[in-house]
Amino acid sequence: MDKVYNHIDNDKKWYRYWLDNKIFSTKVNKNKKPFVAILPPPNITGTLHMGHALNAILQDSILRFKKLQGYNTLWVPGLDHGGIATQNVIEKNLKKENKTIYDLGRKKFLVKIKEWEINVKNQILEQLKLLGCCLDWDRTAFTMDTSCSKAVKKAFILLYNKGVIYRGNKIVNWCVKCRTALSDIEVEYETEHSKIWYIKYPIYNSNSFIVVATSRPETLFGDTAVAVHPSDDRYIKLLDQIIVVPLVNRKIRIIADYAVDKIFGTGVVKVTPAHDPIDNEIALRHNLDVINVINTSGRMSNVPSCYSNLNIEEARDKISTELKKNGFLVKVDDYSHSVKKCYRCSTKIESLMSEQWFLNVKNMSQKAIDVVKKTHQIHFYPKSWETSYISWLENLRDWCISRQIWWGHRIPVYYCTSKHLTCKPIASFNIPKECPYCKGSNFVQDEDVLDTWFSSALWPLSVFNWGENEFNKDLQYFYPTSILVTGHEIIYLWVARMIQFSLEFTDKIPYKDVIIHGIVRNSNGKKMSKSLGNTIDPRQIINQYGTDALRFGLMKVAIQGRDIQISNDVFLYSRNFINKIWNASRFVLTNIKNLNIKNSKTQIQLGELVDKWILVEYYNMIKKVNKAYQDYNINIVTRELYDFFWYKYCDWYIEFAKIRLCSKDVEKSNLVLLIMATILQKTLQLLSPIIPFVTSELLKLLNKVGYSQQQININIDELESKLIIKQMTTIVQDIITKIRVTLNEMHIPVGTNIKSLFYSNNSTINQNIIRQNEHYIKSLTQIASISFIEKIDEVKNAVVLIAGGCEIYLLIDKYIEYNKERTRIEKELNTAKINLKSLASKLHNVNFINKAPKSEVTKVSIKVDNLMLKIKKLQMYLDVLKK
RNA sequence: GGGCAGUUAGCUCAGUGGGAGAGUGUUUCCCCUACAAGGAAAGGGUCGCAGGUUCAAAUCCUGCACUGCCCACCA
Repeated sequence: MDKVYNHIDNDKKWYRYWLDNKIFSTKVNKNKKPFVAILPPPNITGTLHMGHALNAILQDSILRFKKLQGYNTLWVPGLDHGGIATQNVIEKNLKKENKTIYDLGRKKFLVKIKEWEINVKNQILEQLKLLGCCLDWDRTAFTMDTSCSKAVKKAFILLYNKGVIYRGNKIVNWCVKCRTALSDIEVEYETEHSKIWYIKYPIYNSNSFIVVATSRPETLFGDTAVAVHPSDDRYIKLLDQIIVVPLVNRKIRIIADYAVDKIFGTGVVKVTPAHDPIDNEIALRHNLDVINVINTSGRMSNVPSCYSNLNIEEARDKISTELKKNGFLVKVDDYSHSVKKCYRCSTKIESLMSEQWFLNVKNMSQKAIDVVKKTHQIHFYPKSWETSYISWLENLRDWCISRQIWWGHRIPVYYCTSKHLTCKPIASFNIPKECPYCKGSNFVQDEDVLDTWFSSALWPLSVFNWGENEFNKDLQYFYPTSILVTGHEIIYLWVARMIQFSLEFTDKIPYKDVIIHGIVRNSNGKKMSKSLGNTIDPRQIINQYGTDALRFGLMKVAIQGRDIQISNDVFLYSRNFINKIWNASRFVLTNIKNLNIKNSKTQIQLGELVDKWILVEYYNMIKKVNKAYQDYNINIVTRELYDFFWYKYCDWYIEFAKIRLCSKDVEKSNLVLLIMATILQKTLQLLSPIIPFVTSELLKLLNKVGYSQQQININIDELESKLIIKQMTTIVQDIITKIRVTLNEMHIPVGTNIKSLFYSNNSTINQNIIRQNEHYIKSLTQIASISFIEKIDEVKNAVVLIAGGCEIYLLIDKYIEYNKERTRIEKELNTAKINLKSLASKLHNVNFINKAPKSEVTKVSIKVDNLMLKIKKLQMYLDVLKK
């Protein structure tokens, strides 16, 4: 075995082994319970970054753990076509060649995007393999696959025929760069420092005027009213008066509406129904005209010719100048407000009227709320996200599902070309043969594609072929799935919609537990994202430190639901830990050949305090780790395993073992070996879901030296039942008896919290005794949380009966002993003129006395919580010294 | 405006009522047969601020400040 763990060869070797042996492929097995996850399909916009890696590794660890627990685990891989996002990437690339997608045309463009798709897909799949993901590759899916396409069409047709999908001319968010409509959640807000214009609107047939404050003067051509608050005394007398829009002299009315804020600006709003959602609502309430003045290119249209075709900024400047020139402008103030931006290209969003497809989500939302809020079929981890999820669903408007782009699922709607008045659009899997209204036979398909999130919402269904056959075996067995692991950024975009669709189409929830992890940020705290171009490629870390180190590091910092900042330290930390594991195993493996397993049963009785201690710690660690896995707190798993393995197992148990293995008592050294190997093996198993590569190799080597799975299991049981349950409980019972006697002597009633004794004014307690023991009790409170006894549950139960005094009594005993021992040993060392510091580091050197440095003995500082072991260690130095 | 996180060592962060911690960096010593990717130590902290509850608060409560995120509004 190498001195340093070689991750590069080992990673490759094991993943190949898993692939060759089809370890990850899962079939329906009615005798086993399934545990299923579906990989949130990464967009094919580019390769995977740390955020994806975190997401994938979390799932991988959970699934591998569930597999250890005996579940029939399935993890379905897949990719998302990414709609606008991917189209944007291609457009950007084309721009480098000075081309646009329109130069190519729809067909050639789709060919181009297909090339891109294949290239990126392969890279992403390779990356997932590099990360060690236990994905069932035979099931790899893509959101543009036929099975997915069938699901999309099926869902659309069902919803269309139900009447919840409809086509309408409504105000939508329009990205002038992507040239498509967007849904409400695809819009981001950004603060912009701008101006606010105060404009005079003359009252018709009068010399007076009303002043309107607006941040968008260019839309005044589209004004069809001016609104005030119904209870605004300043303006209420003007209600229903006619006023004149400046520059165009159109006559409009003053209306009253509760949407107006009296305090804001002048308390008067110009109403532009075509270009503002709120104004649009006002218009609906008051039956106002709608005048479009901005077109889909973001330019002025339907306006006086000198403004026509100007972009927004140009129009704004010109109007500002004109208003000033004509005396309509009162003032212009600085003003900052938030503006809508496209979530994919950050271009300013225009609100405008457009003919689009919408989905009425009211019914679905209610069901999706109920499964979380009322029936608790779905749980969020952490739970705090449930509130946001519910409140979002409660305030949902209809979902605009059509997009004016080329990359995506074409809307399965056909129009009869005869354009007969009675003809209606037909939703259908294929081109209809005959129009049911006019018997015509020529059709054109709707040009638009569906929002990419429409197919995403169907993802858990489409990967199990719901579109083709909703009663297939896979769907019956694997669905609903077990967990969904994702970042909080897509709870609304994706999670909520999957739940809505799943309930709509199957009456089942799509998954039981939603595990939300944080967003990975770089060291500046900025979000890592492909569009920002500040991503770290996990491949770089894998090369440097290995996959296991990447995995362990990410798991360590991934606290449920909290954003994380990545720094190199954490990978270094992990790499070192893995090397530590490697070397500790190396030590065990080289010694274990001497183990004589046949006699193990008798040996167990020979355990010393160290053995009992490590077994208690070990037993306790297993419990904590299992619980943490169960709660999906993987960061706690890593912490517990790290602390146990390094600080307890390596620093203490193995260090002791070195000396004890020299013992001529074969029985005793056999016991040490047995315990050492048992703990190692079980710890490796618990680590294996997180760092599968190194642990697989080490477990294999352990098996090779004859330390097989079956023997281990028996031995673990033996050790746990005999040592922990029997020996430890007898020890503990002794202590408890002792405490009871002592408490009795002190006239302290059983059930009192001994920690509070000194401070409380409890009159039933003999204060004299307390005072006599003041020093005693005070020192107890100082060292109250020693790990030795406190961490055994059996003991804890017993402790609870007599309240908090138990562990303290034990400690005081040892504390006094410790102080005595320490003084004695320090004295002896002092006379021997040995430098204890260097001594400590020379523990294993038989000849160290000859090499002992000349320097004076320095103060020995010892942590209290390890004091028992420290004493032992010091005693050992002494023993060696005396020889 | 509403909601949710966070504020602990130089840096990155753990820590759910009693001992202030880890990694990293700094300083000192050590290649001793598992590990120098290691070991033994040292230094470094009014645990954001102010109140409150408690014998006891980094931890629970209230308020405030700052940072970040989400939602709504922004004429």
